Order: sequence, then C-alpha cells, then structure tokens
Amino acid sequence: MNKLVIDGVKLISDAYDSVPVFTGADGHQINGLYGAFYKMKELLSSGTYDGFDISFSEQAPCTESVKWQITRFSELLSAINGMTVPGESSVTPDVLAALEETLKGLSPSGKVVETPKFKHSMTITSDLNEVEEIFKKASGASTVSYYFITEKEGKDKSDIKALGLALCFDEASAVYIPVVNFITTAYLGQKLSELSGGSSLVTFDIKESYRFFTPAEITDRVSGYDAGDMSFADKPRCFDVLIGAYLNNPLKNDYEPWDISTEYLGIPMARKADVFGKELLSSSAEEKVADYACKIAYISFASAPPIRAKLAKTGMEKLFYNVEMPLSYILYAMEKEGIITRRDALKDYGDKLLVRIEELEKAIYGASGCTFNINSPKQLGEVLFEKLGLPAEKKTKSGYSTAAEVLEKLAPQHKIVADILEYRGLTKLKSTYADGLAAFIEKDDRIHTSFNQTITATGRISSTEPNLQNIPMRTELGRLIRKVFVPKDGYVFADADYSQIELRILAHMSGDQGLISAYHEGDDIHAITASKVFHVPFSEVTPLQRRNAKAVNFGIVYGISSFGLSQDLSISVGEAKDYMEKYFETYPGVRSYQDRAIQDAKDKGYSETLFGRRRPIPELKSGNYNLKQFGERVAMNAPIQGTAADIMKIAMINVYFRIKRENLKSRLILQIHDELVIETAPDEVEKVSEILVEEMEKAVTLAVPMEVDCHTGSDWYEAK
DNA sequence: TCGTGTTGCAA
DNA sequence: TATTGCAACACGA
Repeated sequence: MNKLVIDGVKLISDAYDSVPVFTGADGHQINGLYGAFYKMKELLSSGTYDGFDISFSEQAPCTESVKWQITRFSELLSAINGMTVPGESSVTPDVLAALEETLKGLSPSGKVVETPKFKHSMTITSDLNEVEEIFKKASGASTVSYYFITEKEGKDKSDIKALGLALCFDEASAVYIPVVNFITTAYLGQKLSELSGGSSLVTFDIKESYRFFTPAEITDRVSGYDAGDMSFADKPRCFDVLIGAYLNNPLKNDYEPWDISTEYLGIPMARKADVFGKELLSSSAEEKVADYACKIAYISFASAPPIRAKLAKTGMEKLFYNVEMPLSYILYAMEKEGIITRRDALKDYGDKLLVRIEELEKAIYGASGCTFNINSPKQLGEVLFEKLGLPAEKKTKSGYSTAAEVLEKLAPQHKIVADILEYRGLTKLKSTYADGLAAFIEKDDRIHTSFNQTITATGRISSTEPNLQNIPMRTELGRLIRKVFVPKDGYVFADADYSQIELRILAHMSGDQGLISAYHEGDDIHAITASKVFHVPFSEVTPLQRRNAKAVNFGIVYGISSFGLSQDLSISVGEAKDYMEKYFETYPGVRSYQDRAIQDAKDKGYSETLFGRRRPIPELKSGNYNLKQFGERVAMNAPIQGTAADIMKIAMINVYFRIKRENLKSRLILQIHDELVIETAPDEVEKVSEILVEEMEKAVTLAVPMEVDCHTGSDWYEAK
C-alpha cells in the first residue's frame, strides 16, 4: 500500500508560479489549477501509488486568483466519482480517466494556451527635463492615456493626494511620473490641460481626475447640449473607458480595470487588493505603484478603441460624447460644491427623536412583558406571533414577516403594534438620517455626496456616502430633516422638478392620442384619467376615483400586474383587473406600446431609450416563469425610466453651461432623478428660476409638453 | 470581518 | 406578484 499525500494549496501555489499564465473560457486565470491537475495526473498514473489523501492546508495570504483556483480545484475534484475531498481515495482507472477529462475540460485543445500579457515597457522619471520631454512627445500623439494614482489622506473627500501620474501614448510603453519636488499635481494638471487641447485624453474614471485638471473641452465650453453635434469625430475629446464600458453593458456590478482588461483586451490583471492588500500606497515600493498605475494607463489606452467601436456600432457614440462625458464634469462640480448641513439642528432633531424612542421602548417592553431587541425582525416576530399570539400572516425566508405592511393590519388587535410602528419610523429617522448624515458633514460644514454615473441599469445616476436622493419627504416629521440643508449666507435654494416626467414619456412613446390629449387638456392628469376611465364629467371625479386612477397611472409605468395593483389599493384582484381593463380601453395605445416594448426587447435582446441608451434584458430568454415575467416588466419600464434619465442629463448640461455662459454665481448642487437644486445668489433668483424651468422644459420636445415646477426657499424644506 | 436577509427611505 | 436605487441593523459563517 503506497499512499500519496497531497496538499491542494501547495500543489496549486507551486503550479501557479511555474506554469505559463493562461485563462479559461470564463476569463479566469487557471494556470495553477491546470498545473495542479496535470501534476496530480502524472503522479497517479506513474503506477507508484494505489491511494492518495487530499487535504487543504490553512491558506496563507495569497492572491484572489489563487484563492479562486483552490476553490475551483476542490469543486472539480469533488465532482469526480469515487473521490473524497478532503480525504482518502484510491487510484482506479476511472479516477485517472476522470482526471484526464477534467484536464481536457480546462484546456479543450489539450494544450496550454498562453494568455496575452502586458507587453508595454515601463519607465519611471522624476527629472523635470525628462518630464518636459515626455509631455512634448505626448503632444505629438493623437491619443494619450493618463491615470492619477491617488491615496486618501484625511477624513474629508477632498483629502486626496496624487502619488503620481502614469502616461501611455503608444502600445509599447508607459511612463510613471511621481509627484515629487518640482513635479507637483498642479504642474501635472497644467500639462494635461494643455495636452487636452490637441490630443484625445483617455483615462479610467475621469470624474476622479477633474480635481487635478480641467480639460480644454470643458474650459472653453459655454454651450448646452446639441443633438446634432458630431464634432467628436474629428476634434480631440476626453474618453473615459469606465463610462464607455458602462454604456456598453450597464448590468455589471463593477467596472474595475481588472475587468475591463479581461473583457476588452483578454489580458488578466491582478486587482488592486491582490497587489497591495491593506498596505498604504504611500508606503509601498514606488516600482509596484508605478507598475499598477501604468497598467491602468495602458489598459485605458488599449481598450478605448474597442470600447469606442462598440459604442459606434450600437449607436451610442453621441450619447457617450454629447451626454455622458460632459455630465461627468457636472457631477464632479456638484460633488465639490456640496451642501451646507446644520450640525446643531441635526443634533437637536436627533435628540428629540431619542426622547420619544425611549418612551416607546418602555411601552413596548411593558406591553410584551419582556425586553428584547425591537430592531431584530427575528426577536420581534417571536414576541408578536408566539408570546403574544398575534396571527402570523406572511412568512419570509427566515421566519415571520414584521414589515410595516403586515403590522398595520395587526394594529387593531394589540396596542403594542402601533408603538412598534412608531418606534420603527423614529429609529429609521435617527439612525439613517439624524446620525447617519451628521457623520458626513465635513470641515467646510458641507456634505459632499458622491454621484455615481456607472451604477444603474437604466441610466439614472445614483448617490452614495451619503445618499442624498432619499431624504424623507412623505411624512411631515421626516420632511423636517430637510430644514438642516441650507444655502450659504444670503443665498436661497431654487428647486425645480419635472411634473410626471415618466407618464409624459409614456404618452409620447405610446403615441396614445387619449393620453396625449389629456396632457393638453389640463394639468391634473390623474383626475382627467379618472374622468375618462370612469366615464364621469371632470368636475364630478371623486377623490377615490382620482386616487385609483393615479395608482394605475403609476403602476403602468412599472409594468404592473393586477395582483400588484390590488395590493397597492387594498382591493381584490378582480377589482384591480377591472380597473386595468378600463384603463386600457381608455388608452388603447398604452397596451399596444407595452406589447411592442416586450416584443422588441425579446427580438433584440435589449430595450432602448429615445436617445439610444440600451439595457440588455437576458431574463426574457429565461425558462424560469418568474424571471421571464420580471424581464417583461423591465422591458416596459426601462425605456421610460431610461428616457427620463437621458432628458434630465441633457437638462443638467443645458443648465450648467447656461449658468456658466451668463457668469452667474449660483451653483447646481443636487440632482434627485427628476429634480434639480441650485444654491442661488440673492440677485439671481429670478434668472435662475427662469433658467431651470426653461432649460428643463426644452431639453427635449415630445408629443406632450414638459412641465417643470420651481420653488425657492431658505432651506430645502421650504424650497420643495 | 464579511456576506446575506429584512426593512424602509426616495424618485 | 410594481421599476430604479442606498443604507442601517441583525445574524451567522
């Protein structure tokens, strides 16, 4: 009996270092995995062993790629019949054959395919004369990619330091210029600004580089969006590969350099965490930092052409150059501006909430006869449905549902329920808003949110750290939080929002004459709809009829089902069905639009906005009923939500450059999907209100008018 | 410490 | 069994 002892981790690590790098069909680097199988097969087929024992030692710190290979190794082995992982197995002809098969599966040709590798050479220089020479040479290139490698060095968002700049302007080389001595970020920024006048600048995540320089196309610009502008075809323009990759496929979770490199160049690249782990870049070897930065510059340089080609092929070049690229600068400017947030007022608000929260806590413990964590759905469920014996309705994956919707139905049965609901509402306001927002107020007394341009599937922008797009509005108590957001001394807020932009887009895209004329008839679209649907004169529409019509109007935009509508209105499915039937009789074009939207998306595999933005909908091809239904709702909604996003982006460009053109002091600071907020100078209030309404309304011309409401006030509560 | 589930805020 | 997001908290691996 001769047994081979195998340590899977060591086997892979050894192979990882000795086998040429190559990747599998899914883009994963699999050299270690392949090598491990190869070596195992060789050893076991030698006839020396009749059994083997596989184990996996404690994993020493290793790269993500190696970790992945270890996991996959274990999975593939486990799938082999007669194999125990970890544990002992015997060497049988079946096992040997299976190993051979697995090996072939990893590399179908039976050969090791060498993965493309970075071929650029790298130089590092901090000599001012040499750097001058480099920029001189770069200015002769039509395309230059750059990447600032940065590090956070303080609490505030502005506390960011550039360690160096990587440049790449040919396929063969890249250069890294550390920020040191005469080579300051201001110097590098100046050089890039100059360069941007004559060369196309390419980078990854351009919004993050605007803090160092402003490209010529922004510096010189004072005009708004021009649908017919094709000047990107022959004039040098900035190109952000991140935004390009997002437009090409907005469904991905992230678009790291690693990812772009694999997808567009086929070159695997270690992720930032794999290269640096938790070490500070400023204390890492300069060579390592330079190598990483240069790879990003190289990837940007090399992937820009295929990314652009794909944009051109799918008709999204104009969307990219005329909307997304200029927008990226506006988002940067808004983030930099920030919004003044009154620390003291927020603290007072939180303190007041706390008083009531503690009262409620006592009342809840008293009524339940025990103390427990009210914030834990698990514990709350046990108290309500087991200890107190309230009827449990909905179950979630992990137990009873204690969602507000469920508790509201339970409220009449026990006085504790109303207290729990109030407690939930108040703790939400305290933790997410009072305390949550306070943590983001920076040294300048402002909150600087991050606007993310490459997150949503539909083309909307999102806001994080903190999210300023979900500040309470619906309840008075919550809405009061808006009073802590104020303009600077003497200034006011001007807040403009589109009136029912999505429904208007539906009217336009469906071409339904009834819906279109409803918008020309008057401003209360829900009442008009109720009047038409229920066949009553406009003046006799009851509040209930209006409410129902409004719910259907909203639901239609989301691709509602009769079940969904019944839930929303707390009516029977039959009644909901009836409402929808009547709605479609009133606006037959809406139904045919929805059918068309679904069919189109099924045929093409994606949905499209008025401005050509695409959203792939792979769910439509799914065999899973629920998934397919979801795909159909997405197909109905995405063109509408996406078109609204496009229109708002165009409006932002028009507003921003108009303010610049007219040399105003007022500044755009927030976007909340259909709403813009401007911190407005006192002598510019009328002008700014006029600009907002005018530019937002004329951003696009549809079959129905765009209506914009604008309010001003001395805080966000007042202005809304 | 990190990922997942539940809950709830906005358009 | 309504679209798109972000975030707090609990809890278990």
